[in-house]
Amino acid sequence: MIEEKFKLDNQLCFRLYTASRMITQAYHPLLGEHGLTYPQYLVLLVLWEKDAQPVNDIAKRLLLETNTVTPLLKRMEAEGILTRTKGEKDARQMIVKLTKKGRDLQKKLTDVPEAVGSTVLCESVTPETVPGLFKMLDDIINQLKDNNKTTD
Amino acid sequence: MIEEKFKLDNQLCFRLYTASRMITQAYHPLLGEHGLTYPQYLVLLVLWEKDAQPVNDIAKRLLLETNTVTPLLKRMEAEGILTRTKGEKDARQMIVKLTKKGRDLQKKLTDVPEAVGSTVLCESVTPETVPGLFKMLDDIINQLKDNNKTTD
DNA sequence: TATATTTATATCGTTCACGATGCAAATATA
DNA sequence: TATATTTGCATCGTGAACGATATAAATATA
Repeated sequence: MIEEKFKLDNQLCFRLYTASRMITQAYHPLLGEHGLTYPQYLVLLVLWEKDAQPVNDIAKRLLLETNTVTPLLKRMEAEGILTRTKGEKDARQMIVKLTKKGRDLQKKLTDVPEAVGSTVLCESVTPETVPGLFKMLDDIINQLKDNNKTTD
Repeated sequence: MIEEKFKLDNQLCFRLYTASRMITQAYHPLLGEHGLTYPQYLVLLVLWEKDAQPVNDIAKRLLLETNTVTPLLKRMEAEGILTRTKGEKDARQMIVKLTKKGRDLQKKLTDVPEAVGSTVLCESVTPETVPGLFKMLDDIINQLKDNNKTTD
């Protein structure tokens, strides 16, 4: 007899992992139309909020490592979405700036948040319950963010 | 001025994506000790529940495609955790069976669910609130599972 | 029964994630 | 100021994810 703790249906992580993949898949056709992947879209969200950031700031904002972000940015640079230029004050930094194409993508993607948002709404996930869900996910993220650093 | 809908802090998907990655990272040192990755651990959970399943059943259970699962299973086969043998009734199927090593891993990993579970518990995520979180994630998954099929 | 379709799995190419490592610029310390 | 340390970024290798495509076996249809 399988123990309760090993049952797939009792795993929080499997649910998060699956839900994350499913929403990313929901973004896929909408972003793919404009030659973007979901992680690239996240980079755009960061740069639309604040343009001209060093790689490290972008990575920190997305809670990713630079070894994930650097190749991502290079691909986006190759697509003409952004530029990467050596920092003037600090020559180690690479400052990432949106091109006109990168800025213009915001208008083109204006319907995306709504479209994905509407597919997620259901019985238990409503404008009333989403803040509670956000709180739980934020708490998990903050808890583990610190924990993974100290125990690895 | 950036619109609310494009703010990173308003994105459900980014939270799910990050929370998923963070929990996977929490599993990493515990599983790595036994030469396992998190997706491989998921395969073990499936096979511990029911051994000797065709590739397709495992993939369906994990909501993954066979082109993700096949290489994963091959790596696990190379590690001696499981065997893959042609089905007798249906020669198209590959039946996946645990080896003794694969079965024995359950005892070795006995403390893992507890260890990870305890790192996740926090103010808003408690034994009382987890069922509600499960319900929301399950609803999102089910909603998108169907939606991604019909609209892609 | 011959042919078409479906099903189960595998192969290939691209893009993440991420640990490990390397390197040059900046900063701290001797 | 010379040396050590830290910081910012990049490179490399491995293992997922996943779209597209291929192939063989099973099933349905003509």
